[in-house]
Amino acid sequence: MRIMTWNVNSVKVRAERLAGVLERHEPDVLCLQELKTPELPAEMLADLKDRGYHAAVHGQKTYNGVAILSKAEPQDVLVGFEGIGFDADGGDDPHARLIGAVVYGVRIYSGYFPNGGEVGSEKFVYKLAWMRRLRELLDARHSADEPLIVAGDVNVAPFDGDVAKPDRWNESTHCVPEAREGLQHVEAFGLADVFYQKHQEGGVYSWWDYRQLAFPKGDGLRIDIIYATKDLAATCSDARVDRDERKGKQPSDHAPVIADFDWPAS
DNA sequence: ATGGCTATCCCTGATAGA
Repeated sequence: MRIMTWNVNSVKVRAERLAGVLERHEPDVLCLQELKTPELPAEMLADLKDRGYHAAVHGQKTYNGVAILSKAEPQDVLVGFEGIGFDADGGDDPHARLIGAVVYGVRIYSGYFPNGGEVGSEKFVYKLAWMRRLRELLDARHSADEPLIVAGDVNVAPFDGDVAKPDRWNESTHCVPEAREGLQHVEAFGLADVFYQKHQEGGVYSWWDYRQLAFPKGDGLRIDIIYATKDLAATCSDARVDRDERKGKQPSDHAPVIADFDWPAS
């Protein structure tokens, strides 16, 4: 089974690049974030169908929006924090940041973790609360013994080695200890960062700011992650970043992350 | 060239991103 995650930063603008990514990598599952639209366009859905992909979508106008594309039909689709609620009143997350589905017998979540704005801001409080709530969702719905994947833009660079220019970023909402601890708490459900398993030396990134020539200057962060429960993670044969996807005309600011598992996609 | 932000909408300015 090949699974990918990619923050497309507007799925409409990235329609041609999406087709290219599917052709180049032929993933069994592709988790998308930042659709920035309530639904996938009809012509995109038709194209996906022609390519043999189903889509489970939790979209939103302008902001956020997540999806799971899969060669097998997604089963038991879960949208947002449905069933357990997000806030104290039991209401759901006002942002479309999470969708889950079972594919090939694996429970898969595509997540777009909150950015967090400035450290200490209301958005930062929401970011930390969101990660805590995600852990509670995993505890409520799942066991670390089952095959499960959480993939997406986690908006946290877990380690110093995931930051090209630490002096520029260490005080940011992606790197401060509170943010890293929040992500570690999600991981402590029983997940393994499958890219990190293969590349603990660091120095590989998945996001580069559009501004200030960040990409050609190599000023990147690794904030797009594929987590798997331990037994499933142990079957991961390869994990990589498609850095080339960040090049050329009208790229997303994120590159796709790919992981291969010795797990039957049938 | 890997290139000087980008995408969206209440669209010519504000908001959000990370």
